[in-house]
Amino acid sequence: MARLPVYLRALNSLADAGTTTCSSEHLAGAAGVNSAKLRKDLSHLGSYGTRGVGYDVEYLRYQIAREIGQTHDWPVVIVGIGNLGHALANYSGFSSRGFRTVALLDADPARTGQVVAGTEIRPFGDLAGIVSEHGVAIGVIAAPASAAQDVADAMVAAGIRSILNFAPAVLAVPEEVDVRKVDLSIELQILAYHEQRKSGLDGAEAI
Amino acid sequence: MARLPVYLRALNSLADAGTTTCSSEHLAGAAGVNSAKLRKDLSHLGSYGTRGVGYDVEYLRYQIAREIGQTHDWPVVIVGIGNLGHALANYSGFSSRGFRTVALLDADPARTGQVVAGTEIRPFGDLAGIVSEHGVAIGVIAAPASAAQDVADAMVAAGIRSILNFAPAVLAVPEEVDVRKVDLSIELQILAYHEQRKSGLDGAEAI
DNA sequence: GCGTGTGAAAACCTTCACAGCT
DNA sequence: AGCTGTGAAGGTTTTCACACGC
Repeated sequence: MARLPVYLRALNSLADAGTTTCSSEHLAGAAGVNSAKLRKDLSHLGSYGTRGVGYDVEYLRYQIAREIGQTHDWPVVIVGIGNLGHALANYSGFSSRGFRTVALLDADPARTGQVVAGTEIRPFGDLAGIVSEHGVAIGVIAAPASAAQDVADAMVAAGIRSILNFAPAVLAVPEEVDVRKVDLSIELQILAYHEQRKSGLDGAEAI
Repeated sequence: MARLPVYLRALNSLADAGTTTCSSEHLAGAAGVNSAKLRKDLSHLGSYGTRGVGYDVEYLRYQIAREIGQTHDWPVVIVGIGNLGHALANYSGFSSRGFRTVALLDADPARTGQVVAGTEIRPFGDLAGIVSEHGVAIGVIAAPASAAQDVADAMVAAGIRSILNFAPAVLAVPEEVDVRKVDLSIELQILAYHEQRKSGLDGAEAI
């Protein structure tokens, strides 16, 4: 369920604030969802709450972390160390959530050897070796759209089965490979769409 | 509808490849969705296709661009020029899709004055002035989670009605303000969740 | 009394399948 | 013949509302 990480994050802030017990209402507020939905979601994992009382923050936190695999350390490679790859390599949210960036790769020879976030950029050709050496299961594509399919193919060939794709391209991959796409400009476009609706539509009506 | 920008991007690649007419099947393939869904979505905008023939790429492209407001130029401000803000400021996908970054703001005095992507970083306090001067309707928050709510409050006070939030925080804003959240690490966590499912779950079952 | 867990209802989204136009 | 536009079917998610346990 795609909302579990959000709940986990909300639980973490509650725990940091010293809260030890919370109601579904309270947690739902912190996570930005409605409380019935939260209870349905949690009931799907098991009965971790106490009727009349609520949820134990620490206990629930552990249960969700286990459910979504945050007890592991997931080795990750990032391919394409341009602006975005740079930002991702430095992004603390990855390391603090059980993701370890084991390698940064780039096809551009001018970039290999540079050190970013304490890791040296290596040539793209090293991918297969790194994947098998570290048991990498997740790859991040931050390369330009034109290169994205090649990168994905190489990742699949190297044995990666989960890909997070930041390139604005639709990837063709085998059935068993999971791809999630994040497109920064699409989010902005969606906002612009709503914005246009709000401020008197300019000729966009259908008759 | 959140898929229109995807269709538009697919149409652009088709146009670049010299295609002048396409079937729903063809376009759906390029956009990574199924053709019935694509036809439903497009039929919601109007009848822009021709039965027995398909869609005219250029015409449909214009219709979608108009629908989602890509005929405008949307002035945007980015607040928080750390690694991510840096990457966003340099991201070509914004400018090429009708978004013009009119200002980069950061609360840290050490950063103000630096030039990123050809734009000088200005102090956060300049926000209100910039918003009214350029008629900014969309704000991007790339600040740390702890500052996100303050930034959002200032944006709302300055008159911004649409916010793209990259900080891992739930924002409280007035009803009429639109917030979209992008959380880079949540996407990775979702992949890790599926990955764990695939490779024999480790003690995560109920009972 | 309070708040979880959960059937049942409602809303929503996707897919099917075909009538109707070119 | 071929492909769009769309009602109807099917599936999934969200919400409601309340029985049950603390």
